[in-house]
Amino acid sequence: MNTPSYNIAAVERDTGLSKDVLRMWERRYGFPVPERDANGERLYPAAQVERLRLIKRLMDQGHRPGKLIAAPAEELATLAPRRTRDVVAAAAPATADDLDELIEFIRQHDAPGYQQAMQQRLVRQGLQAFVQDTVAPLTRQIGEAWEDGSIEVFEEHLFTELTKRLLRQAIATLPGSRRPRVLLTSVPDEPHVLGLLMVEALLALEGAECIPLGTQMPLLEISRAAEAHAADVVALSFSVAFPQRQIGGLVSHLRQTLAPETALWIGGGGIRRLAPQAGVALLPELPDATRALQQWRSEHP
Amino acid sequence: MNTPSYNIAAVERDTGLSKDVLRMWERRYGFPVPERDANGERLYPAAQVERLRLIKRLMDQGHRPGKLIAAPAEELATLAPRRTRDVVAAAAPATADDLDELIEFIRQHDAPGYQQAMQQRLVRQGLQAFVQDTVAPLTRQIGEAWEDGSIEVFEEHLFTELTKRLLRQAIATLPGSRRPRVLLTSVPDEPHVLGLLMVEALLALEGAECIPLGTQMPLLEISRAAEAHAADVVALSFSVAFPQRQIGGLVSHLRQTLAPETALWIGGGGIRRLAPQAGVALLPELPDATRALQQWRSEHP
DNA sequence: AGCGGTAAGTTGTCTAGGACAAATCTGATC
DNA sequence: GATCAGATTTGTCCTAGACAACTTACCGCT
Repeated sequence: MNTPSYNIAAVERDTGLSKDVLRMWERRYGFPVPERDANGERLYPAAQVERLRLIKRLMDQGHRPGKLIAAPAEELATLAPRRTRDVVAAAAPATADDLDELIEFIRQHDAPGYQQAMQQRLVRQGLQAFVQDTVAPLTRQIGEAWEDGSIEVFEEHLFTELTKRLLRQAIATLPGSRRPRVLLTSVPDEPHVLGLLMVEALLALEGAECIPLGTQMPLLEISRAAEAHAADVVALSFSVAFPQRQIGGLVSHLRQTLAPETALWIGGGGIRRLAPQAGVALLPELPDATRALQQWRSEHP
Repeated sequence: MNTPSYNIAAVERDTGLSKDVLRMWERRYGFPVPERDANGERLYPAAQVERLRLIKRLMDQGHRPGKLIAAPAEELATLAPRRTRDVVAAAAPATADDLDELIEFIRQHDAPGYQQAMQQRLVRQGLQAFVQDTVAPLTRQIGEAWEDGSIEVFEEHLFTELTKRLLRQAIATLPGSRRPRVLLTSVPDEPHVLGLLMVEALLALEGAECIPLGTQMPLLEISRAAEAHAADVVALSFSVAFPQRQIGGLVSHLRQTLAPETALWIGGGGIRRLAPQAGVALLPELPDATRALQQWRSEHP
């Protein structure tokens, strides 16, 4: 295992810190201090990139960069996750115990074992309970484990990939041909699809016609797609990782370009602090999706 | 349908043109010329964003920005795609005819029809032929249709999402427990997963143990995952859309951090012009994956 | 006429430091 | 203990210059 150097674009890719931020930190805090190549361009040693990744992860947990960068290396390693009030409140009611078994499969990198255990639960609980009582809390726990560093990035990726497959497989068996016609997608820079799949499963169970467009649709395309498919509802998902401040603007922007008769449903962990808007339904919890569906149907007989 | 304004970050998100490029074009070519808000920050009218999206698409087809920006609006609309020699050569042997029916379903936004037709083909052809003779050429044709503007972004998204589901469903039925253990993923900024799924299907058919990690794994995490899973092979996919110039550096970077006994296979439409590297297997076509697998097995009895 | 090599033009990305608004923390007051 | 104003922190935007990598155009040679 060698230690090659990263240019600033590579560091942005691998850490998620923008070039602007990397240069700003260097100017303000004196870290990172990359070397320079023959052209005076920054070259980051692998060790600094590694430290930046750690700092980024702790930042995502609520720590502030100024403190983190000042702290010595040993201190960073021992830093506990620092949750916001909202997250703590949401985390508390998780029915943890029997989910640990599932997480243990992921920690052991035992993909077949995980798939089999999940499949069993799906058959035993039925799709609705499986989504609400297994997949949703499990996803939350994985998120927490990722935050406190007890799970690796690639373990989280494996979990996501395997769980996606399970949900899609389950959804494929459902017909879904009644109104409303629901278009499911996410905005650019929001790649998380698990939440959308969970909602799709619940809606498809109620017979709704779901049109899954995957993630990261440009806003204008969402409007076009809604028109082309004559969608009754556009459902968007924002994960907790999505920059909170952008959501409000994005949503009102989309609401303006969307036909007024098309409903707009917004869900996911990212919307807890979002202010209500006219013409936009906020669905912070999974059961809200089922409720919104029933309400839509009662209003469109 | 209103016409709200976009700030520079929103334009970057929706067009894929970086902030640097947007400012540079304004400086050099005098387009776009956004308005300014009270703070002197750029505000792009929707019409300019629309034009930028068109220009970006034509650029992806090989046109040069200088000409496009100088051209009047009407001319842009009539501009034909301009392919490179490589792409033309690759496109020619596509067995087009009976695939048109499938594409027509997508154009009609008929998701159930498409799924049913594909399912039929899968059963009739068997998975291997289905992947090589249906999914692969179909993906190529969709890519071409996207290039010449005869298909909308959201139609391409729908195609991708539905096809992903089909392939994953098919893969789920395969056991796959023999060596080599193959870790499938892509690098950051490479979100295309269809190619990986096609390879996974072919490898799983041969009984190989596939570990799908989804897309966009940071390079360091790929090495860690390979170690944790004791992977024999790491398989990466680069789509045609991935910036060609970055691939060589990324791959040699990864080769350095990866254990020497771990094989590194690189595939996808993006690698056609890539120079060979020591310790890296290039698999430009799908059948190459099956071949590489057989070779690996003959070398590791 | 075709081929190879050099020159000129084009284009994206990097650099620097300055400015400011939004978010967060701190401390004082009710 | 709660609420509000002020101070601090932090990210993103701004301008403008430089240069390397790529493409195209041209010229001379076989």
